[in-house]
Amino acid sequence: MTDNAPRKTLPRLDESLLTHMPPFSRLERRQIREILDQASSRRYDAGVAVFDEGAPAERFFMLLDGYIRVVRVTATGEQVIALHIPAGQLFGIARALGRDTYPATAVTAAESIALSWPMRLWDEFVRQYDGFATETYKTVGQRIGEMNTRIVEMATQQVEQRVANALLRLINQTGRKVPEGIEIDFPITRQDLSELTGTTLHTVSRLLSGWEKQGLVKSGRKRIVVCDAHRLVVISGAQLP
Amino acid sequence: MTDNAPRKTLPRLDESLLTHMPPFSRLERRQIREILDQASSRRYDAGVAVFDEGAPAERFFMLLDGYIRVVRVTATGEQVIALHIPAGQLFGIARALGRDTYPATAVTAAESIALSWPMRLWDEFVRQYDGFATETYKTVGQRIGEMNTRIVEMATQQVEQRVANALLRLINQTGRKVPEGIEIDFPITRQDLSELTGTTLHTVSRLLSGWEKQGLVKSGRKRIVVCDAHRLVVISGAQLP
DNA sequence: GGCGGACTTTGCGCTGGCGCAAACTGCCTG
DNA sequence: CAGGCAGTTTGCGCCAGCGCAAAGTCCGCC
Repeated sequence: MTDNAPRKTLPRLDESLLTHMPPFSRLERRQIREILDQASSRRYDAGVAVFDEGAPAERFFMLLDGYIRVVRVTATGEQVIALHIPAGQLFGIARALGRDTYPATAVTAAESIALSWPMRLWDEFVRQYDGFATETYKTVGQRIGEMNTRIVEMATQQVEQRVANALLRLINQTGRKVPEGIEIDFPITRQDLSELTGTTLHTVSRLLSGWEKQGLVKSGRKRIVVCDAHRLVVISGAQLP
Repeated sequence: MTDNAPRKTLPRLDESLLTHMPPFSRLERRQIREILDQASSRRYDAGVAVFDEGAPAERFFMLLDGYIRVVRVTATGEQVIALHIPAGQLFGIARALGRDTYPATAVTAAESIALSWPMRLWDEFVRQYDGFATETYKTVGQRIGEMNTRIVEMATQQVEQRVANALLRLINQTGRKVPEGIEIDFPITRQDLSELTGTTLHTVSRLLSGWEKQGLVKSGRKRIVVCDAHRLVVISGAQLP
């Protein structure tokens, strides 16, 4: 395990990085070594674009640490956040969707580290590595499900319910236990939440203030802790059986 | 080419049915024959469910004729139309998304004919038939793109713009030239349009009435003709370069 | 330590579009 | 051809949530 092979960007990557990531979990150590040897690793500051909507999809990525926000920008310049990606998932996998440009912009929501490979290796990975394709399409399926849910929510729910749902989804996917409750694990502003729910930062601010008075959440600058998820579920309008 | 093999449902299917459908277009006649021999063919009346959300995904389908509406139902019973599928596309391809249940309900928007295969053949098709996987994922990619656009629209646009966009999308995908303009090729009610755009049938009705007075559209019972797509584009808020 | 910018809060007035209700119209069925 | 139903139109009143505005708060940087 000594580091005698020169690496472009970082010391030789350790196999354990990938062994527990679903797309690679069924592979042998030797295969993971091959995969890592072809990867580039890079650190990104919070709030920078990893790639831009419409750009040629030259690489695909695996997020090792941090969070990615997938963003689309409208013709009039407004932003909409399509979804958040937690560590351990592939992203920028345009090829899996039969595209050769990225369909949206990927921005880091917090400081992040990602591996990437040239897109030409995609077909090879799919062919050679057992379970890679299957797991990838599971990810795609989940994201489709999530987008679908967003559409249904936007079409049928009130703003208050949508914001509650967005918070619940965030703590489910990216929540971290803290003494007061569950905290969203990356910096998130009122503006961000409004872009997730299709409303304005003013309305989000009012809702959060209200909930804070009732002890449902605690929030500070770029920081939100959900204290009483159960009551939030009630607000979100989920049906109880 | 004589019909001497007994078929369960219909006379022996002709190869020409599939030769021009993208997922199969790169295949040899012999392969298409194999595929057809494993298919069941069935006709559906308008408005019936081909499969239901959450049901085990036992078969996948190719729509030969007609239109499919992909629908989700909320806990409170409201319907939301996720997208429309025109003839020539695969649907019910849960397996391509790593799922074993259907993620939404498929309802025929008009009288339709579809082939179907047991889902266990999916992996075989992907493995054996060149281009099948690629074309399938292109379809998935397109649908993701469409859903994404819907989310962005719902988040940023006014009802009037959303309805205009929905109409434009419909005539693009499923439009048919008629003397007065372009008609949506299947029966569609105000209610349907409202479920597509996340509003109420009342509002849709008012908008269509208004547009009809201005000569933008002509509409009757379950029938909509767009006469002046260009002005509709302006209403939809698309940016002109 | 103080300045500036980023983020947040709050008030106020207005309006788009929803809810409700009632009437109308064309199509299908018996 | 007479209902009756499914789909559509239209009017009216109301309110959730947006736009605008202004002030307050926190953080990082010089």
